Amino acid sequence: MAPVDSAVPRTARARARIEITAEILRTGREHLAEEGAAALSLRAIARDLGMVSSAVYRYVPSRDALLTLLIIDAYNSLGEAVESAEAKVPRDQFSERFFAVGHATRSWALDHPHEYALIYGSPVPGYAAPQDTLGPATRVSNVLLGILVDLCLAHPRRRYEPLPSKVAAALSPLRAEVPDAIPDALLMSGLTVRSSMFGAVSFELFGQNQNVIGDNPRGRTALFDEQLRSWAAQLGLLG
Amino acid sequence: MAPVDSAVPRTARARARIEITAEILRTGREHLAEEGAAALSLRAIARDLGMVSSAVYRYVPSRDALLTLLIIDAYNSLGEAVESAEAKVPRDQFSERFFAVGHATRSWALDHPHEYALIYGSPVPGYAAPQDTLGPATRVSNVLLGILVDLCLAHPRRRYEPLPSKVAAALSPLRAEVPDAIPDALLMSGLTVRSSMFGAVSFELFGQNQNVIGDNPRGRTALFDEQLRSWAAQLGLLG
DNA sequence: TGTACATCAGTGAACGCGCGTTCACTGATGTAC
DNA sequence: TGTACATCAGTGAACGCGCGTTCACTGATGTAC
Repeated sequence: MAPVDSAVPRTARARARIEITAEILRTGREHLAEEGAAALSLRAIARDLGMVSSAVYRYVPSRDALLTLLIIDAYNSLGEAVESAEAKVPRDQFSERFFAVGHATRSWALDHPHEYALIYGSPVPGYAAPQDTLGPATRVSNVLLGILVDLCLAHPRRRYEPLPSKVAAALSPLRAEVPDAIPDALLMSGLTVRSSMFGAVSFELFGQNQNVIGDNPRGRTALFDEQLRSWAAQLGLLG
Repeated sequence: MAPVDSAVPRTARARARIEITAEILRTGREHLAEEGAAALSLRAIARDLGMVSSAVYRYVPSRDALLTLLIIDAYNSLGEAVESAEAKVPRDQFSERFFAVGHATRSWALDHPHEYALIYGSPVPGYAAPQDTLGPATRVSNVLLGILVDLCLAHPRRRYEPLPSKVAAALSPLRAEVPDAIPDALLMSGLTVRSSMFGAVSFELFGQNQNVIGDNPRGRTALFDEQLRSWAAQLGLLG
């Protein structure tokens, strides 16, 4: 029996298939970056690749399927950026790890505004995200949770106020996925900080800060840093 | 000279013009509510009103112009909801005024998800918001600022940390619009709370809380309440 | 009050556009004997 | 190694859709004398 490596196909056809699928995705990403999700069209991608529009259907079953692939792609791209930035910080520097997450998130968003809008903006009309997107979507949250877990392990005697029971009940789906080490109140703070951080990035990206905050990129970064500090304090990462 | 009231036109034509323009807007709002901004089309509106598509152009110069009207409309609808809710609370109950703003914002968003997405979601591709939208867009912010101003007048001796100079500089456009009574640090907190609140509403509305927070509406409201409390504390409204 | 003219709402046809998707086909690549 | 058949990538035409916008037109409404 010859050694078979199914990940490295040897026929020309199979190799071409992988390459062309990748090119379709790459071109889709480019169109997304330049025009946004609404303008994404299989015909335009085919044109760019010098194919006839129907040929794309050999690789991608429909426009919606392509959109799903690009959404997963975007979540993974952001997730990777955040994970690798956070991994560079020594494990015991909790606030620095959190800042790394914040900076990586914001930088990625500024670099990929349409991809950011695709995953954190208004849902695409008529499009229902399938299960496949759920995993990649949680990568950033998982990194944040990791910091909170390590915080709890490092400070096992910290006291947290209990949450009102209705609130604790509302948290149950998350609770089921998360180590018991994290108390409800900290989980709650983490959720708030998460949506606050993405809210700040969305406001900056979607133009809600016009006439409010100056255009100077350094100033904007400084302002976001200030917000990160207040969230780090809220999470108890600074002491 | 007969008394002339330009707001109440007397010719049948002028009256019809106002009514039909209103009907076009109303139908546009309905389509927005049902299908979202991307699906908004002048032809569909004309169909709904039993007109021929070209007739709409007697009332609205283009699709983009209609979109602008609807955006202004949405900002005003939210602004009105928030203003009237906040106005019902006694002036000296700062935290209650803030809670009223939060609840009104969230309720309006849940009741008008597509209109919310139109103004706080991803920018509509190829559409540049004209100046006309800027005024209505600030109504919620102005209510929040009003609370902060009253807070400062009520507690003139509270001390706030000065902000790093870069951050203070980034705030200058807002600073120019706002009473000197509000210190930079409080302005900064207000900004953070504003984007945090909209971030939380967007996350809820855009599905980022799937598998994180339960579906029970009461639970979700309780959780948002909890967040409002933490923001009120952050603004110093509770003491 | 009556007439002549100007204004303007609404019609219907048309232009030109791009889209997603299907289908019968060709020719090249891969596989089994 | 060579042949016969199966697989599959890519073609080109077509279907059917909806859109924004323009334009010459008609007939009703409004206005000035």
